[in-house]
Amino acid sequence: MASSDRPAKRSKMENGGGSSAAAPPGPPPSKPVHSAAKENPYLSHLPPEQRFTRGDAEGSERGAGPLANGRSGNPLDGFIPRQVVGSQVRSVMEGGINPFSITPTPFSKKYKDILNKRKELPVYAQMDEFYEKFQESQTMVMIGETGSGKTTQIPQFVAYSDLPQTRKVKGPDGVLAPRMIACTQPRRVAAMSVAKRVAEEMDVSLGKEVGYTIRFEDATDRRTTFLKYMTDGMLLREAMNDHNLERYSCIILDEAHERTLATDILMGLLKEITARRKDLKLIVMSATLDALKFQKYFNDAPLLRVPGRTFPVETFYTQEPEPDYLEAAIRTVLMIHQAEDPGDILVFLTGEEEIEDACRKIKAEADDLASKSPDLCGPLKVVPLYSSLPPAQQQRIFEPAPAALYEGGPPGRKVVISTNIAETSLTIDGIVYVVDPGFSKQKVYNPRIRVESLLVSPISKASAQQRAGRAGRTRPGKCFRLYTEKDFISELIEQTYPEILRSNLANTVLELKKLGVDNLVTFDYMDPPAPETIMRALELLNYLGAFDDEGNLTPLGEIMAEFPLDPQLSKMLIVSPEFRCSNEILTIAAMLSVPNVFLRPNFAKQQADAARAEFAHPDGDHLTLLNVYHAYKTNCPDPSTGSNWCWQNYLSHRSLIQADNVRSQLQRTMERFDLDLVSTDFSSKDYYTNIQRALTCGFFMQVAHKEGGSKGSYTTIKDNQIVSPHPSSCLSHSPEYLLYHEFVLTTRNYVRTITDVRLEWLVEYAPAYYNTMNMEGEIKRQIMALEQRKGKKDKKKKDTQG
DNA sequence: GAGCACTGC
Repeated sequence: MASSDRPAKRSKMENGGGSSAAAPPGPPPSKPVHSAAKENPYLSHLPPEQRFTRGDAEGSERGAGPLANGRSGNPLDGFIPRQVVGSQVRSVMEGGINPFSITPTPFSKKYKDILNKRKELPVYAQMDEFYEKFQESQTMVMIGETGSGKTTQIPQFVAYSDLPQTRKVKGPDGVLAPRMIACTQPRRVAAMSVAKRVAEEMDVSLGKEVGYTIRFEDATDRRTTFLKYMTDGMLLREAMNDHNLERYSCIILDEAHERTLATDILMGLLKEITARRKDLKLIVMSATLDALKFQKYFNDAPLLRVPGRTFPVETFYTQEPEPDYLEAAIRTVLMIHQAEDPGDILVFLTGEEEIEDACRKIKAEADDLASKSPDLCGPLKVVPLYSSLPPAQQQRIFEPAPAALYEGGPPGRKVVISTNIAETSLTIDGIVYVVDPGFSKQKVYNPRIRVESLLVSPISKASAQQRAGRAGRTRPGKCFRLYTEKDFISELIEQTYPEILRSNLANTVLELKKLGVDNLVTFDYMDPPAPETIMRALELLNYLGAFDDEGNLTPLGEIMAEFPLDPQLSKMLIVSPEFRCSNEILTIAAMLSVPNVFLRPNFAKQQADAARAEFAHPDGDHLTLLNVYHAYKTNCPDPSTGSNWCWQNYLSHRSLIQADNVRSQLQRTMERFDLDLVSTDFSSKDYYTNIQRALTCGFFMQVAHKEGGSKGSYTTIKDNQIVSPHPSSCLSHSPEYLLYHEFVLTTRNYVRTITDVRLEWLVEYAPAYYNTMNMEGEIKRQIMALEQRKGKKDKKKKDTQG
């Protein structure tokens, strides 16, 4: 839509997360700082033997369970579809002995109580229908609306049909282990919490029979886990080293309608794998009506539709388009507060700044109303919600609405002003009114200038419906859309474009190759990305040396794919031992992978800037990040007590803990490939330049050249975009060439997180890119001059030697 | 002289 009669909001564009800058409080310790985070904090609740998958132990074969009729010694026998019917399963569920526990155990009282609740779920009523479709075909599609119970129940239904824990098979690694059922989730918290719930429902222990795997945490047991919840990205990682996903007998892709990059790749991949492996079952679960598209994609797989369990939501539209959605949203909240029955309000806005602004305005207006007419208007509690908010403040959304100001007075009300985070990731009970202006920030990728940015855009119909549904979780609700019904019908697109169409695919293309996909263009994508996007990715990967000229993965590319990083970062990390700075590059890569570590609260901008200046390195922001990390490790040896120091230095403790975690993970990957962890002596004049050289090896395509005339103006190499160094940068001078980590489109074109580099390095480490054939203008002349000088020097050297 | 929508490895 965006056209004529939609409110035109100034386009705000912003690049993906990143960091910016700040003078070292003394030099960093010359001894490399290794990660102190030996203990994973996520795992502290589990005994040590449960924290990681065991790889070597021998399991014991157990007797067949009640449904495993006539299984023989043939390992494949267990995977031939058996005719399990609901009545059989229900009788086992109701029985006395838990067929899933490692040692036969009677069901607990709690199990029976939970079972009675499970029977009320809509999906339970369709168990027979599920088995019918599940058994008739290798792949099936399911639509389960909110509250249907699909995420918790379907994997259990599958478990009953196979009782795979009774059927241990020797894997490729020689370990006797059950074939697993995997259920993927787009988000970590979901994978974790659903696994916990399902372990309770099945009356087994979390991390034993039922587990979960997410980044930084594997709560599964190689010998006993048969049902595993995991993030979609994690399954994709596993597929990189096991192209057939041999450890699994059934894979359930949940929340497929969200169309995350990982889900999309998995769908294409699983379509291929199921064709090769007839014993692998696939269930694709979606919450929307878009299921027909899924069904068609999976060769007309049978479809099961399960209703949700929510309350009706009445929708209202505006008569005329709203010229200013922010103002309209504020007005609507105040109107609801004055005229509607008690019940909390949820408002969707696009970003932090807008939300804080709206909170202030609503608070002021509501306080005014309550003081002027205390008989009509109760107190209003306004709560902001967005992801960068500290967790303690995020918790405020669960606080109850305020009480009436006096006994018998009008009741109080809570209003949550949120980003899209409340659309999928967080559910707030008790919301009765939703205010939907119809916008969100969305990622867009422009392959022409190779820039990903965030743009305020109209949402889709599916998204609008999801938002409305947030009003009907506990009782009937109302949704106020701040656009006309006509616009809803004719201007909003049906579904948000899947992520694969809106992203830079450099990483994805590398992953696909590693996954064994030969032809990236003919791969069966549900929605094929623009060929130009793939070409851009191939070009980058070829220049980085990950792909050869035939488009095949090189040995370097193989290793690059193993790092959970963008290819530029993994490249610089892999070459860093050659420059004797891998300890430092590890730190920089980790710091670049987490949200900005520098805090700059509105009430203390100057103090924050002064604090950052204490860490600043004159040659650039990458080195500044290194200083910050070293200072953090020196001053906060124990992460649990570091928050005070961080706060005093205007640093985000959360980001630093995260960086430390990422650093350890990257270090483990380095060690796995025998990449040396080394540092140049800090007193050496090469200490910093070695780091800059390694940076150059990864980021030579992200370099800007100083414009001849105006001071502080740069042009990007190749794309000739005019850019300015981001004001947050601590680079103290204007070098001829600067390397940037990200290109940010906001009020102007900015390059953020920048470092001084020399043309000699660019030419030396990226000769295929920086040569006179490939470049033009000023840069070409400079390269020629450089080569001439070098030629002369070499000749002189030769002459003196000769 | 500015601003992290949201996930994931």
